[in-house]
Amino acid sequence: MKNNKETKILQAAEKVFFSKGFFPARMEDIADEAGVAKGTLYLYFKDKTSIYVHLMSYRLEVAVNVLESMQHAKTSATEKLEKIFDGWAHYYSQAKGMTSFISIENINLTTEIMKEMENQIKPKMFKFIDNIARIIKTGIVNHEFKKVNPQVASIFFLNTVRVVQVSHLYKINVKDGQEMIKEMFFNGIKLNKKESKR
Amino acid sequence: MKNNKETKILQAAEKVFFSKGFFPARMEDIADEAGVAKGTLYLYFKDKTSIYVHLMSYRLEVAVNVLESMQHAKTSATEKLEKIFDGWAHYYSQAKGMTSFISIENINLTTEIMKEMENQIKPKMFKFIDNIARIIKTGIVNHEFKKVNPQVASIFFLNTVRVVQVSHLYKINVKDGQEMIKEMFFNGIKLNKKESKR
Amino acid sequence: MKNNKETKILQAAEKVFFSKGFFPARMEDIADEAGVAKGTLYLYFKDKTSIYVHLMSYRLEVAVNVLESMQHAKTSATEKLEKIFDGWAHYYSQAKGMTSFISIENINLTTEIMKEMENQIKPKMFKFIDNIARIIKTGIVNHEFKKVNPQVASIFFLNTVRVVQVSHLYKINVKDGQEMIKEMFFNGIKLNKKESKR
Amino acid sequence: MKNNKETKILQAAEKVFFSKGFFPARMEDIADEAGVAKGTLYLYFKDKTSIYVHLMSYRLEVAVNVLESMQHAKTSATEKLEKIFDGWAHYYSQAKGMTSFISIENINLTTEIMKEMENQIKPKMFKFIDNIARIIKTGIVNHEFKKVNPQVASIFFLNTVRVVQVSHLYKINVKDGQEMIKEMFFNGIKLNKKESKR
DNA sequence: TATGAATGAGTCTTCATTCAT
DNA sequence: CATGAATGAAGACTCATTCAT
Repeated sequence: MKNNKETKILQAAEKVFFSKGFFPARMEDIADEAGVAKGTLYLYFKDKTSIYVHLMSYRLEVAVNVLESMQHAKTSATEKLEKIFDGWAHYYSQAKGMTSFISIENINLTTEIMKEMENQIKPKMFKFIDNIARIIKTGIVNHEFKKVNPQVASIFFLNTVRVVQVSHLYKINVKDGQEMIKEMFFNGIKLNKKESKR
Repeated sequence: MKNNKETKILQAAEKVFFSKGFFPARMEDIADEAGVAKGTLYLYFKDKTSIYVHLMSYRLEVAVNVLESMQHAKTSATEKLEKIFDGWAHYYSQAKGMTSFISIENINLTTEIMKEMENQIKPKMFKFIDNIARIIKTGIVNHEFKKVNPQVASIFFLNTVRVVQVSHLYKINVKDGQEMIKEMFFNGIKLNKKESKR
Repeated sequence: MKNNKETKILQAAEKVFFSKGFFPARMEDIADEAGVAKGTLYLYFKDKTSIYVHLMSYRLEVAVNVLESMQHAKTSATEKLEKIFDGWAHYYSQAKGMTSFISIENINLTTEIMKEMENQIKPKMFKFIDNIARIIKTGIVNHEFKKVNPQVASIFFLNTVRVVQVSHLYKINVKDGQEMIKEMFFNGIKLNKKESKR
Repeated sequence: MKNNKETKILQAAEKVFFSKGFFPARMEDIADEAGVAKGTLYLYFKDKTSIYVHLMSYRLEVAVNVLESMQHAKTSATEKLEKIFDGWAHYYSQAKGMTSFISIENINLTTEIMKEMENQIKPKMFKFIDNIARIIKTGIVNHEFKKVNPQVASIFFLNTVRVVQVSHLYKINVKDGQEMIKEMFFNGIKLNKKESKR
């Protein structure tokens, strides 16, 4: 994000898209939030969709960067995933209005306007997923994880983060809930015969 | 669904909402799909939101009915969840356009228009989740499952179903993917020390 | 009004047009009020405008009949006008919603739809006014009234009736108000020099 | 009327509402007449009703201002009322399409949409009527007028202005008609016994 | 005749986008 | 670069009218 105003707009857009969702969000809302005029938005972005796409891109890039910087850490795969999990859960927790802003299913929007988005976002989403998958793969190699399909497990992992947020709606204690959910992700819900004898 | 035309409209709406999502879906699209005039929609439903709400309600009711009819089956909790999982995964697989039509996060839409929806859908969603939770509770009692929070596990379970759909986008072999995902749900991804020696 | 159902519809229409006015009144309102189906209205009247026109016509005819039957009464012109005044004031008093249903200015509606109405109603309105004018003329001949233009005085008279209704809005005591207004009509508001010495 | 475009819109609206009436007037008509795009109307006014209300308000305010500026003139009450009468009769004469745009009975519209209007317009209407009533009161004090109820007389006066307009429909010579009508208002139509001996 | 479900033309209103300043 | 007034395409919704039963 070279430009300062561009950043301001993206931040405003993030806030607005978070609280209203893509369609109900109006360009004027974003402009107001950014403290610029409506017309200014069009100096930095082609259209509404473009803002959304750039925002997604930016967030995914940041996420990918974080993931890549973690790859070489000496922590275990489990620890890495836990750290990612906590970070994302925190990020999601701000998104009161719209669950899963950068969420996997947005990838699938097929509206006329959205099609172009797909081309921009999908590849980054895949890259993002692949980065998680790489950690999982390492975990498998290191005998931390079972021999699961890393990509499927990656998607599974990302979806799990969303459970935290949805759980909020149930007024489940956040900290506890989050730990429970992580636990379920790593260990499943099935009672291991051996465990049962503990 | 007493009325035949009402059914036709709801089916058309389901198709349209599935493929476009709520906002981009136009009343005319639904009318065309249903083979009726625009005005006819308003003979059966108050407005666009109402169609959506009724559709959600209907699907949730069906789902809850299915769940309730399963409660007394003699199958294990695991078998029950697997069956539900497969059923839902199949249903979702039709929803090419919009992931998670009846999905937990829709609960959280806060648009002006959506507020009334919340009152209609949220309770049914909760009922739905509670039905899953009851199965999980049985599973805990029967020593099939760990002592997890049944509601959190229920939400976790429902989210897992969505993973199947998202995986499609990765062109992952459906049957395989689905089984993998179920396996992950029940057993987690963590390698059990004892297992590792198998 | 030959037909019984036609009468029922016209009565219903009168009530509805009275309370809502022409444009906001819906055909369904009239049908409901008449206790018939919407389609039935079209068996008796060409369209909404037609109902209105027939209603106006009917009321004007009744009014003209009343006036004509009064022409030969031996009462003074003043007494006649007073009687008419009271009768109309009473009729108007029912029209809470729409002032002056059969009112002189409706004659002037120029909406596309209304044009045909003009041809039907205007002549009757004129006939109605002429009947009042004739009474006034008699009054002039009998030295009850000044040598005013009878038609202008007729219109003036009709408008005066409306003052009663408008006065209601001022919470002016109806009986008193009505008498005051009549008094003003007949005697004006100017203090006669001779009178002042009484 | 600060804004220039707002003025243009109100003027256009006045013309359109005059010629068509409130309901048949389309927003597009007003936009076309004002030489702006439909959307522009909504930059200055909330909705169609709002335009109408503002227009009424504006006209009533102008009228009240005129009346208030006249209060302290040294002319007699009769002269004042005549001047007002002539002014209004002139204004009305432009309103070919809709009689009595700012007319007392509009006060009574009860349509759903109109309710808010009532709150805005009614008080101003009352103020307007009270201003006329004040002149009449002065006339009574000065022994120009009889001891009539000033408010009733005020309403009576305003309605009288409308008679001029309606008389046009009778192709009555305007100037003459107007004088006749004023004469009738001030002196009534009843022949004074003393007068009769003239 | 009577019905009322169905139609679709007609309107208001919103909002992304443009462009003169 | 920035503005925000202006635009007009698009879409939800209403309701007079029709017509199969």
